[in-house]
Amino acid sequence: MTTVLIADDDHLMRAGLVAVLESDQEIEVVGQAATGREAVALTRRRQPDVVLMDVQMPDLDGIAATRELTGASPAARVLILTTFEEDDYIFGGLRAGASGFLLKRTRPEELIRAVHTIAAGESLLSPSVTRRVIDRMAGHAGPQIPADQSAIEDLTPREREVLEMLAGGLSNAEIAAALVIEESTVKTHVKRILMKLELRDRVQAVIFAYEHGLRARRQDAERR
Amino acid sequence: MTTVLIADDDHLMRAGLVAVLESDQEIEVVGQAATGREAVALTRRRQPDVVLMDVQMPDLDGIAATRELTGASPAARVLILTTFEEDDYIFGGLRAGASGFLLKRTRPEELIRAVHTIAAGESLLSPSVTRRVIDRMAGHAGPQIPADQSAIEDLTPREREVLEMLAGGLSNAEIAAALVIEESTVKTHVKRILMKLELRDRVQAVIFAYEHGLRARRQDAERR
DNA sequence: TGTGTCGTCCCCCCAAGGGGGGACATTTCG
DNA sequence: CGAAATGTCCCCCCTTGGGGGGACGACACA
Repeated sequence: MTTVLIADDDHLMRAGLVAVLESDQEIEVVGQAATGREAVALTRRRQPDVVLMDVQMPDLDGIAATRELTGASPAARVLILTTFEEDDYIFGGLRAGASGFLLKRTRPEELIRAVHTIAAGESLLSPSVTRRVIDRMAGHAGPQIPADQSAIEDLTPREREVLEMLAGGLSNAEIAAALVIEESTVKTHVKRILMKLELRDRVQAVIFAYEHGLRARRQDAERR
Repeated sequence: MTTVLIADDDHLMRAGLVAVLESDQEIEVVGQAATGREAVALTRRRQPDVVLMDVQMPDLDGIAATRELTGASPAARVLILTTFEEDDYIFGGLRAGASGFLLKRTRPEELIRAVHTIAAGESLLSPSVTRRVIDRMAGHAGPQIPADQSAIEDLTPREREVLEMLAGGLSNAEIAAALVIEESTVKTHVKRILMKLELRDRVQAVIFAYEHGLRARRQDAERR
């Protein structure tokens, strides 16, 4: 049995969703919310397998609610449901931790399948959304992944930290200053990073960091 | 009627695919290829709506074949079909211009639906693949729109070219070799790039390139 | 208690990169 | 036509970065 929570500010839409979902023997709607806050609160109490989340809602929109949910209870799997194919929604939602993104014009059977898919831990997007995501990826994702995500775990926490700063564009001296250690120590860390990841120089390390989604949390990484 | 071309080096697999696809009244298999080159050649002649492309093939793999196809005839829509969920395959394939990515363990009905979806101009990914794509996006889709795309246009075409290679991890010497010019010239270009973009060193240039979605088209950018 | 990992720091050396110029041929364009 | 932009190449000089070591204290784990 898959439990679902519905979050949508439109009564009719909620009724429709309930009707569709309950038509499937293996789905049970365990709660309904009309605002983002309600959705967050109810999810915490009911612990549904899947949250069907509308984007436009008063008080806290679906994206923000998703962010809260996935931050608080990572087990929650959110399927965002919306009328519009807005890029902001799509990328915002996915970055907020949503597992899927469906347009409301999706047919009932699709929706049911989607819920099961999400509940199973997989992800899914509407076809037209997929197109956009792929385009975006192709745009600024590098060529093939360096293939060895393995090596990243060889790095010690400190080394990872240095790698992130390095990927933020900082020089060895700047990293040293920021971490309050000697530059020679930074050089040692960099040396080991390059060795472990089998990279030639810091430039390739930056690329590696980007390709693997590592990113500096910088507010620095400034122009000169 | 949707026309499909099948590219797979495995006879049995081809037979299976044909059987499945032809079970649908609206799909017609108009060609079969056992190698990447064959796939490219046949696609050019038969002009199928959709190309079902295996990744592992002798002579020219599915990714490379897809790249050629989409480069030459942008109308071709490629659905990559593979047994493995390798990141290299997935991202390589999508960047090569594929419209979708399915695992071979997909059920027959799914495959048929997928072909129709692709033929309709939409895109689609296997659920587990979708997961990876989303993760990747979330990981390094930056704080959208870097806001200052301005300076990029100050670069001359040549400078842009050098910047891309630089962002591919190449050293000045390697860039010189690739462009068949002197290293001193490359240094001049790099110098001007840094000046125009107000960056300190090549590391920051790499970051700039990534943040602005510029990427090298290389096949090199190798480890040491 | 020893062995290992981690983080810190040091040395020397040399290659690579970047800053400051200048020069010259082609092409573009007003 | 003359000026500006572009791409090519050169010089000198100095800073940065990377490679090869070695060392030592803190802590964990067996």
